[in-house]
Amino acid sequence: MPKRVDHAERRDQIAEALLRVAGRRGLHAVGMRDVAAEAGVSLRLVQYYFETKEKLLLHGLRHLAARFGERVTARIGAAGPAPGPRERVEAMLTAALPTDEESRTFHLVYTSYAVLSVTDPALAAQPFIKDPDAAESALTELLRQAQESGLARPDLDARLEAVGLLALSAGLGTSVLVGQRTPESAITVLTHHLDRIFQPAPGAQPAAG
Amino acid sequence: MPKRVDHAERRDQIAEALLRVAGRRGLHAVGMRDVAAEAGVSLRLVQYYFETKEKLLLHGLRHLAARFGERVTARIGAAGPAPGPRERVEAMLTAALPTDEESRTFHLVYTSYAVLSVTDPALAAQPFIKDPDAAESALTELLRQAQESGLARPDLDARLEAVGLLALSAGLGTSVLVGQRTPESAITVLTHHLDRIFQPAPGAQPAAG
DNA sequence: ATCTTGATGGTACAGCCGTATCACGTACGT
DNA sequence: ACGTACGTGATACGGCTGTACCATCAAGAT
Repeated sequence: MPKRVDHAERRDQIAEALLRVAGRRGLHAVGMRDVAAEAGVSLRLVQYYFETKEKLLLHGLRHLAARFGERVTARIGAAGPAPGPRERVEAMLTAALPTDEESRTFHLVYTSYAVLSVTDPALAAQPFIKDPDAAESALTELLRQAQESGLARPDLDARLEAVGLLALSAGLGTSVLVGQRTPESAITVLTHHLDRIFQPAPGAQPAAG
Repeated sequence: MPKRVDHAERRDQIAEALLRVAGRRGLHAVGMRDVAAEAGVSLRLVQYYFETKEKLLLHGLRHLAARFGERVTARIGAAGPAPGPRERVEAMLTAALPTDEESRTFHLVYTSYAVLSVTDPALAAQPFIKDPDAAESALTELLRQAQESGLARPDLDARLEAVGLLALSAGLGTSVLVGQRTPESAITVLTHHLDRIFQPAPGAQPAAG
C-alpha cells in the first residue's frame, strides 16, 4: 500500500478547510470543489474521505463544536490561575460573541447550521441541540455554585437565568454579526445582566462553603 | 394592451409564495421555479416582475418585515382596548417567538436572510438592520413610558434593557426553532425577565403623569 | 383596421453542482 | 517478486440553476 494516512487527521484538515471557506463566503455557498481547493487537495480526495457532502457537513458541525469547546476551555484558563464562577460564566458567554475572526466565523457557521437543521432532515436536531443542552447544564451548575458561595443572588432560579443568559448571548452575537451592534456594546449589555445576577445576598458574607 | 395588472400587488403575491416555500424548505433551497409553481404562475412571470433573483429576495425581505410589523400591530390591538406599556412590550417580544406556523416561518426566513446578509454584498446590512433598529427605539420608548408611569423600575437604563430584551427574544426564538426548547418555556423565561423590569418603584404609587 | 405595447408562455443555453467511473502508482503482506 | 489493497488523479455525467431569447395574445391608440 502507499503511505498509510491517518484518516481522522485528514478528515479534520478538510473539515477545517470547510469551516474557513464557510466563514468567508457563507455555508450556503460552499461546494465540494471549494473545500478541496481550500484544503489544497483534489476534489476526489474530499469524496474519498467523506463519501457524500452530507457527511462532510455533519463532520464539519462536530468539528466546529469541538473547536468551540476548546476555545471556551482556553478562555477560562486565560481568566486566571483559579477563576471564580463569574469569570467562568463570562468566559463561556463572551466566547460565543463575534469579537474576533475566529468567533465571527464560529457564530456565522453555527447559525447557518442551525438554519439548515430546521428544514434538512439530515442535520437532524438530535446532534445539533446536544451541545447547547450541555452548555445550559454547565452554566446552570456554575450559577448554583455562585449562589452557594454567596456570590450570586440566592432568590434566582439558576436554570432560568442560565437559559436567559445563553439566549441573550446568542441574540447579541447575531446582532453583532449583521453589523447592527458593536462587540463592545454587546459586552456592555451582557455585563450589565451579569451584574444583576452576581450580587451578594443582602447581609451575607461571601463565605466559602 | 391586455388586462392591465397592478404590478405592486402581483409582486406581493409572488413574494408571499417565496416566503411560503422558504418557510417549508429553507431559504437556501428556494429556486425561481419553486416560487413560480407555488404562486401558480409561470417561471417567465417571476422573471417579468422581478428581473433577477437578487431583486426577488430583496423584495421578499421587505415584504416579510412589513408583514411582521402588521402582526405586531394586530397583537397589540388584540391585547385589549387600551393596552398598557407592559402589554405592548409583551406583544412585541412574543410576536417574534415561533409559537405558530406564521411566526415559525417568519423567524426561520428572517434568520436565513440575516445569515445571507453577512456574506452576500447584495443583501447589504443597510436595509437589513433598519427594522431591528426601529424595534429597538420603539421598545426603548415603551420602557421609558413605563418608568414615567411608575410601572417599571426607574433605576434601569431603558435602552440597555430594550437591547437585552430584543436579543433575548431572538435567541429564545432560535432555540425554539431548532427544537431545543418549547415555546412555553421560552415564554416563561421572557415573562420572568419582564417581571424584573416591570416592578413599581419602591413606595411609589402608579400615578399617571 | 392597423399599429403599438403590456403581459404571458415556452424553451434554450451556459454553468455549476454532487456524484460516479476509470486509471494509475505505490508500498506492504506473503 | 508479486499481487492486492490503499491513496490519488482526471474526467465524465445527469440534473438543476438563473437568465435570455423568441413568440403570441390582447387591448387601447391612431
